[in-house]
Amino acid sequence: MSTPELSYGADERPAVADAGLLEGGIRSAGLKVTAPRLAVLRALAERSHATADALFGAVREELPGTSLQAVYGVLASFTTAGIVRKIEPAGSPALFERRVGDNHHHIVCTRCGVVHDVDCAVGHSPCLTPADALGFDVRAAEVIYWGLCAQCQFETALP
Amino acid sequence: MSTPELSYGADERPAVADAGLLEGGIRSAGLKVTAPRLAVLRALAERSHATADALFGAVREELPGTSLQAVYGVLASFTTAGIVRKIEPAGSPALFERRVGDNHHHIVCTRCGVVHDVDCAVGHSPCLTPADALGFDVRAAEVIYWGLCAQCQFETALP
DNA sequence: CATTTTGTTTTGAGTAATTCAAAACAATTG
DNA sequence: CAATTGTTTTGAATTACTCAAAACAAAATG
Repeated sequence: MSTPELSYGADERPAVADAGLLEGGIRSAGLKVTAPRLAVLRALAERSHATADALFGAVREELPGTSLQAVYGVLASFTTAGIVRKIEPAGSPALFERRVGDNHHHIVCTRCGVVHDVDCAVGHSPCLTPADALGFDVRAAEVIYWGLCAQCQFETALP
Repeated sequence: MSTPELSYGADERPAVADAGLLEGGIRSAGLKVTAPRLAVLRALAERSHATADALFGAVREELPGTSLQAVYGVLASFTTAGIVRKIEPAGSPALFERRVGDNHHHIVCTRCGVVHDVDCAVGHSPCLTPADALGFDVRAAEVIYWGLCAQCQFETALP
């Protein structure tokens, strides 16, 4: 294995997400730019909410030698660095998303598990201040709406 | 309440939570009254938020033969029957609580993990309607506040 | 009160998602 | 380009939980 350039190769730059942008994002988060990191970020660019396992599946198509643990490691570093957000809805493996820094929430279908982003309800910071914070220094409020997506409403209404 | 005694024995009635009340709660949920169920409910009466494992620890002091799987089974039946609520904060095993039916929320310390109940902000049903439900039939909204509890604020402020 | 039915618990095994640790390796720094 | 620092691979372990069959107990029934 003698690849002088970054192992993804300068000439196999993806059409989808620009390598330079991805690279810049990683670098400016203070992280080293590596092939697995680029591959994970690229896979994440194509999915709004993905599990580590789904990303692993996508990544190994592009970079076959990548291990699942590497994907976990990449996601942990991205999450810590703040360029990826991790959500953990009850009953689901963790999901990762690129949309960060805007305090948005999620709506999850209890039947099929599909997840969508929802903006903060009622104008500004709804529920962001609990009735009584009990002395806590509150840093974040996480809201998950649970319900049936349109498709599942339709399917469960069938004879 | 002169209950005919059950397998736990009339003379080992707990001082803490009245056996008759616990029994009535289980029975009126449409479930059979068994010693493991009483023990779990009693353990839960003494803890506002407990993991299955913590309950198992408490239960086996009172009823040593009880298996962990039984505790999971009991909790699943209670949760389904609606007499216990299950919450699953990110990074923690599931927690169970007796307070049900009032749509309250939780505040969790990111440092020590302590959990407290918080009432619904802004009157009733706050945040229960997302900005855009995206066609979902929303059934529940779950809010978790994350922050540092008073004790952890104090401890992290030390030299 | 004995019996049957139904539901629960035990026992034992299995799984999914994630984490840990050491060695090999690759990206950036000097 | 060598040194340093950080990342990934490899392999194993762990946590929290679920599944299934057999044994058992509570409630319903005669």
